[in-house]
Amino acid sequence: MVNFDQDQVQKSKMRSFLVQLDQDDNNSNDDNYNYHQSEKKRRLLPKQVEFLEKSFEVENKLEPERKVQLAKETGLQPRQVAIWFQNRRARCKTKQLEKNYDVLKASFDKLKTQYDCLFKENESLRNEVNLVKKSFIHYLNI
DNA sequence: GACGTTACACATTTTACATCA
DNA sequence: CTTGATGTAAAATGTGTAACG
Repeated sequence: MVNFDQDQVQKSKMRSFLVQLDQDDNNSNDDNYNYHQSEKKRRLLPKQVEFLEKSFEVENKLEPERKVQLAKETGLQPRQVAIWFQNRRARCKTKQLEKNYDVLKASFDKLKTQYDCLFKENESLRNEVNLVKKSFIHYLNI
């Protein structure tokens, strides 16, 4: 777990970094996106996300070396890179889970309709048998 | 074996942003 | 057009734990 003082240091570094970032390019991009971000939290720049995303495609885990490298390339704190990867893995996992659920449900539904079909068939066959039985009994009684 | 350390998974909180009445 | 309510995705935090020296 992270040492408290270090964390504080990181936070203030982070803030000044964002302020600087804001000053650097608070014109050049998607008006909506990052023009709120000084002195507060974040929302990574599209460029940064793109970078991380590509790297994630290659390998969804982070060796320390690559973390530092990515941090340099994106201008983020290494810690932010690590967190981004953690969250990204989590997103990936839930997405995969949803996919698995969908295929499972699809095969369940298929099986269920087969079952229903067989159930009905069985029912009508039983009815048929009963009819035959009845008429046979009737025949015997006469 | 008990201890610190590190990295992670997972749950949860906090925030930015979109949508809409 | 604006404004507040509400929802959602993403960044960050917190907690527990496994691996390692």
